Amino acid sequence: MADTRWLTESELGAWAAYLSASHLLERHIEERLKADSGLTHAHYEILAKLSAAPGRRLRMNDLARKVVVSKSGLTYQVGRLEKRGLVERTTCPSDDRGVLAVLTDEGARRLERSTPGHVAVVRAFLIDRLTPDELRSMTRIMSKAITAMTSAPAGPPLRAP
Amino acid sequence: MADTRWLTESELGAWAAYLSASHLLERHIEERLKADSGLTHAHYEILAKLSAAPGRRLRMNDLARKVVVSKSGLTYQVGRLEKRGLVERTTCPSDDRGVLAVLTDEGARRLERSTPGHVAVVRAFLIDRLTPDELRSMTRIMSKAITAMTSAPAGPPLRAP
DNA sequence: AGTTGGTGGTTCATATTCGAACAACCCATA
DNA sequence: TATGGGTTGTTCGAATATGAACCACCAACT
Repeated sequence: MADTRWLTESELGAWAAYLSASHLLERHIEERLKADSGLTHAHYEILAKLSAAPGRRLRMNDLARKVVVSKSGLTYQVGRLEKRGLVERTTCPSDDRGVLAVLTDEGARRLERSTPGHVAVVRAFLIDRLTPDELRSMTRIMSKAITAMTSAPAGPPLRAP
Repeated sequence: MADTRWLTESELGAWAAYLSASHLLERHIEERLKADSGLTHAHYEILAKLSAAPGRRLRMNDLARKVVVSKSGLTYQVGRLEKRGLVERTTCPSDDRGVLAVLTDEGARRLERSTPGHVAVVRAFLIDRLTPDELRSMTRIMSKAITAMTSAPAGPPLRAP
C-alpha cells in the first residue's frame, strides 16, 4: 500500500502506447471481419479455438477460459453461433452437467473463409512490422503478464502470511 | 490478396499471447477500478486524458480520438460522468458546434483517489515484470502499430496507383 | 442412501458499445 | 450574401458483455 508510485515517463509512454494500439487493433480487426464475413472478433476467436481443439469440440468452461470471456458471455455467443449453424451443442458424455460446443463443417468453412482477411490485418498492422527480436520480445512480455494474472488472485501484492 | 499466408508458429504464439494478455488485463483493471472507486476503465481513461490536457478540457472529438472510442460512445460516457459531477460540458467559445468536456474538481479528486490502485494493477501484472529492454521494446512495438493504423485507411495493402 | 460443498451452464437485469442518420454550424468561393 | 461541402456532436436502434442468482449434477463422507 505504501508503494503508490506513479509511472515514470517511459513507463507511462509504454502503457499509453499499449492502450491506444490495443483499442485501434480491436477496431480494425472488427471492421475487417465484419466486412469480409459478418463475423465478430469474439465469434472468430471462438471458432478458432474450437477448430484447434481435438475433435473440434470443447467444454463451455474450457472454451470460456481459452477466449477469456465470462461464462454468461460465452453462453450468449455460442447461442448466436448455434443459431447461425456454425456451432452445435452436445451434452458431455462423461459429465451430464457439461455442454460441448462443437464446430460444424459450415463453421469450419466460415472460419477458413474469413481467416485470410483477418490475418492480413494482424500482419499489416502488427506482425509484419516487427523484427524477429521484437516478435520474441512481445511473446515474452505477454507471457509474463499472463502468468502473473492467471496465478495471482487479484488486488495489491500480499505479504507472505 | 495473393499473400494469404497464415501465421508461423512463433507469430501465432505472439499473437495468441497478446490476445489473452490484453483480455486478462482489461478484466483485472476493470475489477480493481470498480472495487476501488466505482469507475470503469473507460471512465478512468477519459478523466486521465482530461486531467493531462491544458485547462483540463478537451473538445469531444479530440477526446474521442485520444481515448480511441467512437463519437457516440464518448457522448454516452461523458453524459454519464456529467451526471455524476465528474465532468462538465461547455460550448466551445471559438466554435459553436464544439463542446468542451471539462474535468471538475470533484472529477480530479476521484481520479487521484482511484489512481494508486489502478497503477498497482498495471505494475503488478505488466510494467514491473519487464526489463528496461522489454519496456523499450514494448513502446517501439506498440508505436509502430499505432502509426501503421492511424495513417493507413484500412483493408488489405493497396498497390501504388 | 442422505447430506454437503463445489462445479457447470443458463437466465436475467443492467450498462456499454458501435454505426448510421440527423441537425447545427464553419468556411471558402461565387 | 447565398451556396455547397465538410465537421461536430447527439440520438437512435441493435448487439454485446458482465455479475448475480439459480438449478442440475458430481463427488466425498457419514
